[in-house]
Amino acid sequence: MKDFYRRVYEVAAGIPKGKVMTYGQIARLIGEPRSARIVGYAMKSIPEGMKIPAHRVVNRLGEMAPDHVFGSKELQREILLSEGVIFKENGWVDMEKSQYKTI
DNA sequence: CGCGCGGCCTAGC
DNA sequence: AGCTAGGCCGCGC
Repeated sequence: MKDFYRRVYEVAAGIPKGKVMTYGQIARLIGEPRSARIVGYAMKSIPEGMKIPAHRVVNRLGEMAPDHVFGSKELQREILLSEGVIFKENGWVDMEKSQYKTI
């Protein structure tokens, strides 16, 4: 597996329950600020057996992933809600309140 | 080898 | 909020 992926998974694995991170944020954290899209690809390609909370990674606006990823946006939203993530009226994550910020 | 396609992002209306 | 335009880069064909 590519080192890039490994580092993405390390960061993603550290997102606590009730919080979310963005693709771009993770990309910047591992020193690849221009590779936000690849972070999304890495999330989609998590190997069997690796316990990575991919549902806790959203885009910068707090939108759910496309339907085909988790079955439906509603499903992902249910999971995050059950973990305590705060949502806005439009159905997106309230990034002000629920984004996991690391120094 | 080239080319299209993404769980994206920023800037700029 | 919504839209475009441009850039990004790994992957599969």
